[in-house]
Amino acid sequence: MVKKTAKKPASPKTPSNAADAARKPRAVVSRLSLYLRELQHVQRSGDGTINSRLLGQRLGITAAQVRKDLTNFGQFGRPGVGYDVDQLIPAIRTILGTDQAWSVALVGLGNLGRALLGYRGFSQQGFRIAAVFDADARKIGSQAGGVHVYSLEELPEVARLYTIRLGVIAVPAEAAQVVADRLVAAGIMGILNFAPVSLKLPLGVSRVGVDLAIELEQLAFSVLEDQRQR
Amino acid sequence: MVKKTAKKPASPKTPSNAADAARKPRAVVSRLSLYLRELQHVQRSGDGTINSRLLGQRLGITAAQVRKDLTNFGQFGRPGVGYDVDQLIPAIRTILGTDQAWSVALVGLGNLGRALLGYRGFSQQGFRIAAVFDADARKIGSQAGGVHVYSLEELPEVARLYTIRLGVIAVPAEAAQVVADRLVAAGIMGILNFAPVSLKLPLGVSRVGVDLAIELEQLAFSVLEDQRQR
DNA sequence: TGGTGTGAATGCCTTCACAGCG
DNA sequence: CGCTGTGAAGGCATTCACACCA
Repeated sequence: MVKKTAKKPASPKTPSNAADAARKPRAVVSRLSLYLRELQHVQRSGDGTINSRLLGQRLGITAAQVRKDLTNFGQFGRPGVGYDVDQLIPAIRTILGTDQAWSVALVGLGNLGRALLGYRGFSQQGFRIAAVFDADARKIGSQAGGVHVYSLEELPEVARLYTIRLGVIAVPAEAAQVVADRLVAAGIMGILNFAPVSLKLPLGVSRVGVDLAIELEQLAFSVLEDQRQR
Repeated sequence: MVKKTAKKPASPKTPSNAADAARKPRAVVSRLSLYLRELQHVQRSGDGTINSRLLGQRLGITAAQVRKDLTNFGQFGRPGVGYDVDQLIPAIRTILGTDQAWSVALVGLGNLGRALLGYRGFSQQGFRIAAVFDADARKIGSQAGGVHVYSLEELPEVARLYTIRLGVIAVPAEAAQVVADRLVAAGIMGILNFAPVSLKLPLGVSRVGVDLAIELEQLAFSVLEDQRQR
């Protein structure tokens, strides 16, 4: 299987911390998620095998890119054939960490919060919203989408109870930083933030931000750029 | 103001189409949106001026990066002082194209669609959801969030009526490609897609995709990577 | 023949470092 | 003196091209 052993280029520049054997570029990992999604579609359509050219084509990515990305994590393909779909899917899930189930805390039961709560895609990828938190006393104690709604006071306790490691912030901008601080205090390891603010978080807590207005801005810019070009 | 005139490096590599004077790297533009958002916060907090170090710090970006990004589009700063907030904000809006108002068509009035419809951030940044479309006959003809709900049949007509250039897809995965095709047929120039599929679009139509499950996957990966590291 | 894995080359983005200006 | 604007250097990421394998 042509497994190369250690590379030791005696590099004059790389400091090469003893422990960083596995850190991988951001861009690669985000494409991994795309591959996974597309492979699941391929699987549903019944094909057992796919090659890098086809997979890339479906995503607007070059074949070489697909292969490079995958070989970052191992050898998954068979020369002359391609990649076995049923085998590559779990491999990517393992890399991403979604082979295990993740319990998630959702904070904010407004329009967006409810939408997220009802979103099927989460459970399909191994995420379970284990608890909802809201500041509104009228909502606390009720059920929403089969999940109990708690007061923020109860966060530390509930987080421990369900081994919650991820938090989703779907509250107004003004409240987002306070909520983030409480999530961190409750031991959460990563935050998905939908509020249009840049959170200040301590080292060791991961973040992903989604700003819906920004996505539209980017789209508007692309449209204009596209028009200029022709 | 040290305005350099034309650069003509007689570059041996760059083909340099006569018309591409203004194409800018993706990464830069997406940071521009972040700057804009942050500047609006600064403005609200009353400061009239900010420098690259501070602005970057709030976003986890280096000062040099901030300056380089901005000088891509002009000279906005004053040496020894910084950037004038009230002046930089409209400048960035002009670059992004959000100095003009954009009419948007929202397709899909499920949980997510309703959340988007009620989202204040859109109008604050110059986007107006002018019409909603859904396949469900019971919803058609009603109002939602002050906006009329149309059948998809009416898309071409309504799009023309309101000069709609952008479309937002918030329908189930199975329906997304069909909806995209209809949006394109109706003359839409850009699509913001929330369905977990990779759309096939003709050249000249811009796209931005947001997959909520993928965002969580990325977060999960970061958390694991972070744990490995220590 | 068809397709992977992979060094090497290329191109893009980020960081450095500093001249110059207010 | 503080901070911008900017060439130059450095570091990543993507693409090329081809050896090798089924």
